[in-house]
Parts: sequence; structure tokens; C-alpha cells
Amino acid sequence: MAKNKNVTSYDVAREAGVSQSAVSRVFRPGLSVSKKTRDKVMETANRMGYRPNAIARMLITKPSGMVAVIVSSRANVNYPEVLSQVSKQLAARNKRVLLFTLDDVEGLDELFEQIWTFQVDGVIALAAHFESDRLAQFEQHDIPVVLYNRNVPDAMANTVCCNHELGIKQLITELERNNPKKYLVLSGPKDSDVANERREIAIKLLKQFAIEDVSILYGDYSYQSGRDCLAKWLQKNPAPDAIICSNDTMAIGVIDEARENHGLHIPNDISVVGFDGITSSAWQSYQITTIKQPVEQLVKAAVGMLLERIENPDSPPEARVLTGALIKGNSVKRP
Amino acid sequence: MAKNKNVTSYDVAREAGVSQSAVSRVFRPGLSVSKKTRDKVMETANRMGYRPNAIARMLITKPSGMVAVIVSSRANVNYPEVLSQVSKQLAARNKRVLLFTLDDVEGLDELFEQIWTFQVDGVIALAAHFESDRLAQFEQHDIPVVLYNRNVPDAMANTVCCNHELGIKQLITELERNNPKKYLVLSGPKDSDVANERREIAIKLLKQFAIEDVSILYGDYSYQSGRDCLAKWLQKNPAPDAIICSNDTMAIGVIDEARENHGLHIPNDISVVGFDGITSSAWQSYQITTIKQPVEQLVKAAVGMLLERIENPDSPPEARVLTGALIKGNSVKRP
DNA sequence: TTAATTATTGCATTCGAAGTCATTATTACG
DNA sequence: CGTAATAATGACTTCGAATGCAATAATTAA
Repeated sequence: MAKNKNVTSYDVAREAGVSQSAVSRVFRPGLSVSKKTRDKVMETANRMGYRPNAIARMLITKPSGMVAVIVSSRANVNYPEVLSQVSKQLAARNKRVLLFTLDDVEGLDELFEQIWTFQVDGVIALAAHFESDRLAQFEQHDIPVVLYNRNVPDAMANTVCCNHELGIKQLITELERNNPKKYLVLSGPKDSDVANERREIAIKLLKQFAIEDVSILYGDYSYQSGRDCLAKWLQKNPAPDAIICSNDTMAIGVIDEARENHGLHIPNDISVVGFDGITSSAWQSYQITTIKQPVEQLVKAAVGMLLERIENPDSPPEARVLTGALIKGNSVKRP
Repeated sequence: MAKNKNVTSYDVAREAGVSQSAVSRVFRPGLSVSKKTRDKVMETANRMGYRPNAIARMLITKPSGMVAVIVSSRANVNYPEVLSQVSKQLAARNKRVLLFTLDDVEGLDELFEQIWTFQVDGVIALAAHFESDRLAQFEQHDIPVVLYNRNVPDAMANTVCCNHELGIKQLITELERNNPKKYLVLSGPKDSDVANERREIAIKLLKQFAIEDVSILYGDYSYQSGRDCLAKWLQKNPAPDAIICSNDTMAIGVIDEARENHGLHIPNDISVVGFDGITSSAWQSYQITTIKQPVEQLVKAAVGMLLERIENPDSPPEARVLTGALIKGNSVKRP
């Protein structure tokens, strides 16, 4: 009812005829307050529109209840889903998301400053690349970090990641069913860790399949770069038999370019596979054979690990690798 | 170097041989400190790894510097871009984003509680529907709100929105070039304000064009609902000449369904228009004629209005309507 | 009925930076 | 060189809730 700006626990206490401590205790769960006092305080608080001030609370009770989520501009298409899952799952554990976006390496120092000052309990980084000295900084500040969609070998940090090796193996196995001669690997940008990992795994596995004729192209994960890379390749070379794309978006670009400007049919002329399992990969016109990332489980793992580390700071870093699902689309030629 | 947990301004002050006030002043811009003191404090602070505690600062200096961004599950596909723009532009004005996701109406009370307790300086709501009593609550708490992508007639709140009327008029004008006989309007869900607005505007404008033969279908903004709605329609009716979809995603679904299951050609058999101008609307296979939302400008307007209201709480509510760009794709038959 | 427990309560302090105000050090100027 | 003006500084208080501790009230046991 009343204008409830600046109603503090003192105001409520005065009005209800109790001490400020009593009010405070009513609003914390599990503290010893008599039913009479609780009811009286609650009634007064509601009438006056009192809400505890989270900032004052955070000042005295660590942890603060805020988790920084860093989203790099490189984050892929399913990041809205990831972000909303993260927010939801953290909310369920009574934590809030403080969002930071990271565009370029320039912003890193500023970003870290902000993170320290805001006393966050932990950090979840989506698709961000941190040098190990940056990770060490988190360590120094005793702030647990989970790297989402990263797979750092010597990690001091916790990581969750989809099983790239297994996924790509499944994709290659699909492709191999018609013994393609010429392979193209369309990698993401060289400064993306995920891109590098996917590319190197693809190359390694192709070797294991005794395939040597492999060319590597570099895109930037975008639709247009998928188109451009294929166009450029076809200027000087014949069409390959199979293209392994580091993500679905580029695969879609490749397919459109092949069809539109080169009269090639997918999958009969070229087999294409992607990675991620974004919504549009299942659209009629594309139906890409890909690996669907288990987003919900990945997020659950990330949040779980983070909370575990917040509650138990000495628990050892852990790398969780979850298996994605092979989606058999219609972009790979059938034998 | 040193473990810098809990280094406070007092610690720095003691170490540097100055008072706590001096340290505080060094870290606030524009306050009177001698160069000698500033250097000494800075050096000590860096050495000890001191960072001001934002929570303590927020407690005493209102505003808090945090802005709540509420993302409803109904937020459309270009929301990652919106969100990252919001975060970036607020960061430039030295404000942080506290992210809240809203799934269902159930969560509303809880959500509002959180917003009050966190002392945010303002709220930006993406595609969320708030009853006017909810808006009144913000008013009561003196928290400025900007509704993004909303157009509330009697609004007490600030709103930014793309010009639906103009956009849809342009789309219909495009469609009218071949005088379609039978129109279908594929609306978004009935509980979405934007969907209702777009639908009603379409109906109104079609009337103005003297078109009476209009049927309305209801989807849920998803690809699949686009497909399902068209399929259901075609079970009992002949193909329409033109379909106005309330968003691009459904338009894509419509196109795929028409092609795949009914052998219809787009745009020759059916003209389809969408709305939003999401990335995939421009993909080769679809090339939808649509209205591209001016996301960056919308966000700039939203953030600008919010900050204006934070600084000047008495400035009157404002509704900004920005014009989207007509994208002439290839989904409308040419005369 | 009284002593011993246990449950409630309030007082005073704490969290960490910022701002007020009075005091001291500098500088400017006649 | 002395005085007025200005700059720099530190002691103390504030923001609002939480909590240790001591005091008091309510229960229980004897």
C-alpha cells in the first residue's frame, strides 16, 4: 500500500515494537523466533512493504549469492538456451546471475576488475578463452570457475564439455559408409579453442581411418563463412566428397552455397556433417547429420560443479565430458 | 602476488600509512587527493591486490549500479543479440546486468521479491507481459522500467518497440502486388502481447486494403507450429495465396511444410512474409520477405530511456517506436 | 515449588567503503 | 613576510542486515 522506499528492518522493528534483531531473524530461515513475534513482524513488514536489502545482507554474509556468467561473442547459437538454463538452475539454488559480455581481449582486464569488485561466489564462462595466468588469478582470489564447452588439458579449472572425440568419430563413421575419397574439414577460427579441438580431433580420427587426402579450411563459425569457404575452394578445386564442419551454422552455409551457386546436390554430390545440433539443423531444407549437444545436462553439470566448489573450496578440479547424441539427418549420402 | 582475499581499504590504509578515507578517495574519481598520497596508495593497493568491494560501496551510494534484465521464455530468437547489446551498452554507462529468467506466471511473485531485494536501479523486460498492477508496483518502488518490444497503450512504463503497423503495411503492400485472393494470418500465441498486436494490425490493414477473405491461425512462434498450422489448414482447405506470419520462425516452418508435404512452390504457389529479420530468414533456402528489427537502435533507445529515468525520475514515460527495414526476399511472388 | 534447561530476545558490534566536517598543510597574493 | 584562500587529510559516522553474547522468559525435570 504505502510507498515503500527505504523501509528498513529498523522501521519495521519500531512499528512492531520489537528489536531490529528480531526482524532480521524472522527473515532468515531456521532461526529461533516465537510464533507470536514472527506473526507480528510479518504482519507489520507486509503492511509497510518491507523487503530485506540484499546488498546489506551480502555485505555481512558471504557468500554474496551472485555468480558471474561471462559470455564471449564467440558463444554459439544455442547460448540463449544455455544462459536461460544457467539462470534457472542457479535461481533454484538461490543464486543470481550477474552477466558480463566479452567482446575482445581488450576488455579482459576491465572484466576481471569488475568480477573482483562484485564479490561473486563463482564464475561460469561460456566459450571464453582464458590464458592460464587468468585462471591462476581466479585461483588467487579463491573464486571457483567453470569453463563451459571447454576442454583444457592441464586445467586448474573445472570444465564441462561435450565429448568431441566420440561425436566426431560417430560422424566420420557415418561418412565412411560410402567411402568418400576427398575430405574437407571446415574449421572454426584459429583463436577458438573449441574450433581447434574439433579440427585436430577430426584430422586425427581421419588418419586413424587411413584417410590422408584431407584439406583444411578456416571459417569463423558463421553462415556466410561457410558459403565463402566452399565457394573459394570450388574456384580452384573439384567438389570434395565429404565436408566436416565445426558447427552447424557453417554446414548450413556450405549446403546453401553448394546448391545455389554450384548446382551440387546434398547429400548425393557432397556429404556434409555439422556439430552442435542447433534447432535449425533439423529444418527440412537442411536436415544435417550432426551431434546434438546435451545442453541441459551440460548446464546441470556446470552449475553442480560450481556449487560444489563454492561449498567445498578444496574439492579438486574436475573435467566432465558428456556424450552428445548423433542425429542422423539427410546430409550424408547413403550407401 | 599475495593472496588478496579480504584486503580492505583499512588494510591498504594501514600499510600505506594513511587514513581509510584517503584510500577511498583515491578510488573515486574527481576527489581531492595529492599526487603523493595517490601514488603511495595506488602502489600499496596494487601490491596488496586490493579492489574496492562493490557491495559495500553499493550499500552507501545509491544507485546500486545494477539493472535487472528480465527475459521471458517467450523472448524471440534474436534475444542473444539483444541481451549482449544491453549488457554492453549498460557496461559503457557503468552498470551491470542482473539476469532474471521468467518461465511462467507462477514465478512472478518470486521474481518481484528478488527485484526489490536487490535494489536494482532499473528494469528492462524483454518480451514479458506484465499486468498493469505489476507495473504499478514498479512505480511504487520508484524503479524505472523499460518494456522492450512492447507497445502498451495506456502505459505508465517506458516502452520501445518496432513499428508494427508501418512494417506490416509494407509487407501487405508487397503481397498486394499480385492481388492475392485468399489470405492466411498465422498469429503467435494468444497470450503474447506482441503476437496479438501484430495479428490485429494485420487484420485491420487488410480491411483497409478491402480484403475480407482472411483466416486466422494460431501458432506458438515455433518452427514446428508453422508447419503444423499449415498442414492442418491444407487438410480441409485449398492453399491460400498469401500467408502473413507473425514471426520469421513460423514463416520458415510454413515454407518447409508447403514444399515438403504438399508440393507447393514458394513464392509461386504461396507468398509468405515473416517478421523480425532473424539471421536465418536470409538463408538461401528461405529468403523471406520480412521486416528487420533495428535491434541495435532499439536497445540503444531502451538503455537510453532507462538511464534517463534513473537520473531524472520525474521525466515522463515515453513510448519509442522505431522503424524496421523491409527486407525484400524471395518469398513473395512477383507480379 | 524450585532448580535446571532451553527457547527468545535485545544490545552492541560487524561487514567495507563513502561522505561530513573540522583540522592541518599548501599555495597565492598583497 | 604575513594573511587569506584553497587543498589535503583524518576522525567519525553512515548505509541495513546479521550475529555473538548476555539477559530474560518459558519449559521441563526433580
